[in-house]
Amino acid sequence: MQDLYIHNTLTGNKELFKSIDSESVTMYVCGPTVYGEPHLGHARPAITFDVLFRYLKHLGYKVRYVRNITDVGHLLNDADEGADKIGEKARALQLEPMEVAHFYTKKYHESMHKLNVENPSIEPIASGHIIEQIEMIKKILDNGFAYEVNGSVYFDVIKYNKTNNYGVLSRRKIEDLMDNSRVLDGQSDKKNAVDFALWKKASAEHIMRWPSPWGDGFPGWHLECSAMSCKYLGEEFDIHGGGMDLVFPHHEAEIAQCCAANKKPAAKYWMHNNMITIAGQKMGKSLGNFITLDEFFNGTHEKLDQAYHPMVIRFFLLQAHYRSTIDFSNAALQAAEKGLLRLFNGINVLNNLTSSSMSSVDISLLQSKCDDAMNDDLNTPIVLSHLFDAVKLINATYEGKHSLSHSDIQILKLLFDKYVIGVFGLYAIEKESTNSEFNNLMKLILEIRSNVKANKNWEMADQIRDGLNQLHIEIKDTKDGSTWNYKK
RNA sequence: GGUCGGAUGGCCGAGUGGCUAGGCAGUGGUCUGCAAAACCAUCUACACCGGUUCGAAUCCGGUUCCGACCUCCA
Repeated sequence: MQDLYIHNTLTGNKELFKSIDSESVTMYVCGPTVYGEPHLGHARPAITFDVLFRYLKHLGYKVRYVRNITDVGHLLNDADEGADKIGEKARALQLEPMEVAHFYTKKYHESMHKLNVENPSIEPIASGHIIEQIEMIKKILDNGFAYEVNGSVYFDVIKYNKTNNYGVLSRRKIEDLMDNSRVLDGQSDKKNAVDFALWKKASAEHIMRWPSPWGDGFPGWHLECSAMSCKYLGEEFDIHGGGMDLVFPHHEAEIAQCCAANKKPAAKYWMHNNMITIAGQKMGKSLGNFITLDEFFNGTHEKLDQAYHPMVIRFFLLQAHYRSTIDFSNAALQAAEKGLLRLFNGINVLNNLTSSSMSSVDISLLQSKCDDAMNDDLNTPIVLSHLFDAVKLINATYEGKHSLSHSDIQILKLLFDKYVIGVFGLYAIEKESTNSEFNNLMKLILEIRSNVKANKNWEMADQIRDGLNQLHIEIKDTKDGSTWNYKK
């Protein structure tokens, strides 16, 4: 097994990855709250950890990957009177909360499928694990790290911090947190502003509610991930992932809950992908500047010059390291689109390359260079740079400037297959129509034009080309005949 | 305000002390009836001011600017 190094937020360092069980890996990633359209921000963790999931399997691990769906409404704000997001949406649309959750879960799945994100091994749903969450609260209460007030249960952060470190993950000091926490005008039942809810009493109007030992209510903001990761991966597992915005308070609270209940901080390695920005500013629901994935796929947002294929989005994200912010723009996405086409064109050329008796270039280090980059905290942009170097070499070989032996060609094919298809999960953008009648028609037109060209009737040939151009169909004359594409 | 991160060529984006990724755009060329596409070649960098060093985009100090978290967020 190769040595894989990953950045661990818990220690702030790049560390050699060693799974608890030498043959398998357990991984939990925070999934979406399903009360809105999936957007570009959802694509980043999904793709980052999809690549990790695929890579770990490539390395030979058996991987159990859990990614949750949150369909329990979290409160809009910290005040006791708050409403939950799914409940609000349901009320606005006059639907059952479950209708809202189900609708957006389906949308999320459709978008993930288009992005070629593999299904996780288990995709648990928060509302299906109320019992587990209640049991966990009981444990935390029994261990003395929570208290009940008026039908709600709160985590006692101050008490917890006396024997544990609240702030291990986000490197915050509890004194700073207390200084900076909002004062809630006496609305809260909490002993301290830094405490957080494990169970909230449901007000009369609150639609999403479940019975509990403390009365009708709903689970707190951070509890579901602790309960579900524990249920499916155990009290200790290997990797916990999510967006950087979840480090505090969400993941910090998870660690506190798990330590309070099980005396174990859940995961060994905490990994966080960075945010996507638009014009340098974070894209987020609260900022109202997010673009949904459907809008990208269809080109229907005012900020978009064109539609972008899901593979372009995927490739665009892989061109940046997952821990860097990545700035969205049409120019950047169009550059990614062309780069992706170049990459697959290279694969196409490779598959049609004629082998020579021996190679004029040394490709022996290429594989290890890619592996090294990948093992260095999943440096996908570096892997891509090596693959583009290989594309250059492949094209030069096609032009006759280099030669490649049969075995070297096989090595290259395996390399591209492994990384581009297997680990990065990319596939070629199919630009031709799936309508076979139309394809046959186009074939006929191109045949006629090719006859016209053979007779050197350039005027007619150009007329056909220009006419098709007006219909947004682009003709390319190559050595081996003409092909067509839809124009963007 | 507190904590943390960033500033790389026209754009995106790697890179932690010398060998100066990669993609896109630009420019020149090959190919082509022409064009497009494709391919090849190639220019432009390391926010600012000091310091350490034989040598710094990379280390240290300071300055400016930007962002993230501290409230739901991927």
